[in-house]
Amino acid sequence: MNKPVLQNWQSVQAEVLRRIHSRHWKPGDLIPTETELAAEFGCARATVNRALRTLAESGLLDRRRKAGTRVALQPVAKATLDISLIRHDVEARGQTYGYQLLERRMEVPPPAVSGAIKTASKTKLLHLQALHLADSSPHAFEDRWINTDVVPGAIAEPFDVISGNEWLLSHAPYTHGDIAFSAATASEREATVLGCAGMSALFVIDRLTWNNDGAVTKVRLAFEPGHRMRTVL
Amino acid sequence: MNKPVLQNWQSVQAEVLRRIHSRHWKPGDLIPTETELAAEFGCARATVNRALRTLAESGLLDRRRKAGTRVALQPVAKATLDISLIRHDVEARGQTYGYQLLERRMEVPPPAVSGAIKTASKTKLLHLQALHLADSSPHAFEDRWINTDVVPGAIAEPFDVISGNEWLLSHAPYTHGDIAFSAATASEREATVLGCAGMSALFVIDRLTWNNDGAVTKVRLAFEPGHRMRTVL
DNA sequence: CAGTGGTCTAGACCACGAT
DNA sequence: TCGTGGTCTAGACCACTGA
Repeated sequence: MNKPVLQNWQSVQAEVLRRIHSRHWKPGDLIPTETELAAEFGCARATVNRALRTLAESGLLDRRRKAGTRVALQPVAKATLDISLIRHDVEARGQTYGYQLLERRMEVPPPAVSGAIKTASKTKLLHLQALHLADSSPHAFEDRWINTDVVPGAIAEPFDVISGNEWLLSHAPYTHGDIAFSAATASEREATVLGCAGMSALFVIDRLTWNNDGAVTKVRLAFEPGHRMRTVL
Repeated sequence: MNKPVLQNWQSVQAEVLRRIHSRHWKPGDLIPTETELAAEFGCARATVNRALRTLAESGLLDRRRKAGTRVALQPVAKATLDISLIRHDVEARGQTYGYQLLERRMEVPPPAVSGAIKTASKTKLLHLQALHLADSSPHAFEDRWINTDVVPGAIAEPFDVISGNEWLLSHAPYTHGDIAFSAATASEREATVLGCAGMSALFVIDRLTWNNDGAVTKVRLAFEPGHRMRTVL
């Protein structure tokens, strides 16, 4: 009986994963306690805890005090998307990034926007429209509203060379936000600006971010036809 | 000088977050070492480590041995998407889930599929097409190829009441996979099955999963027009 | 009530990597 | 080289929750 001593949490995690994938521990099964596993592996309980806690965070295990640790019945796949700056995305693909401001004006937003940002319906907000380019061809169309009550500094920024996202990140970082992904048919303006056919299907990201003072910005990004957002499971 | 003793990693993390958001520590700044913070907060270094490590995993801090810990210049937003079963999604919205198998046959896949699954180009695979319903109306169209070399048990499964995803989760769990999100115009078949206009923009998920024996399945999910996938930042 | 996971501590050693 | 984060240990106490 060989007892390979597992002394770091990664190897403990790998062994636990091996037992799950080999169906030695099946979905729904109760697995040994941390103390038992620590004894078996010859390591401290804290090491086992780190291994199991990480697996629980990724959805593969269900842990409850007193009830113990079970292999998840239906592992909810958690895909982590890195929402980076469009500039970084483009440059990471080896293309040259370009930016072009199309519109910049203070105006009263449509009800959908003022409702989301929760300003009085007649309050003017800073409205930006811009185009992100990859190798000189249109990559994404950005339509952004900035809450100048929360970010007064934006009024003085022309946004002609730096995008709204990059400026906001360094001048008014958000504390939290929500994001939605969807598909939409290109509007006439989007088709014109992106240089695509009128009814093309566009991948769209809508984002609304907040800091401690309130809503910072609402942005809609419509990507060129064919754009894919990838990640691993 | 009050020194509120912070004794758990969540409160240490909250204090660090407060200093970042209040711009006491600005993007790019080097923050004190774990040892210094532990002394300041009156807790063990391991507690500070857990707080800072978690923040680094979420992209808000950059940590490097010897170089120390810095506030991230451009916090890469990490959005975690829970890719759950469509059935759970539908039921979570309070709708009734339905499933309908449209096609099930062994056939030679198109080159794109055999290339991704890495089988010989003439190998037949199990091809499923199915419809997921929410409150009796079409919700998503599933087009799936299953590698019967890796999952021979699938040949005997009719898939008439249980979806490919649910069957595979309990009979051939994957160890890893990749996933891509995009937008596509509805094909004629998709428009017919989903009951939408011919050129509608559909939100599409493509997924390819593997276990230790090779590629398990390749699936494309096309959602009804207007479908959104949300999460928080 | 008692078992299990969640966390903290104080100390130790190690690995990486900036200088 | 040597400072910093990464991790392990052994022990302790606590919080939650099932029985």
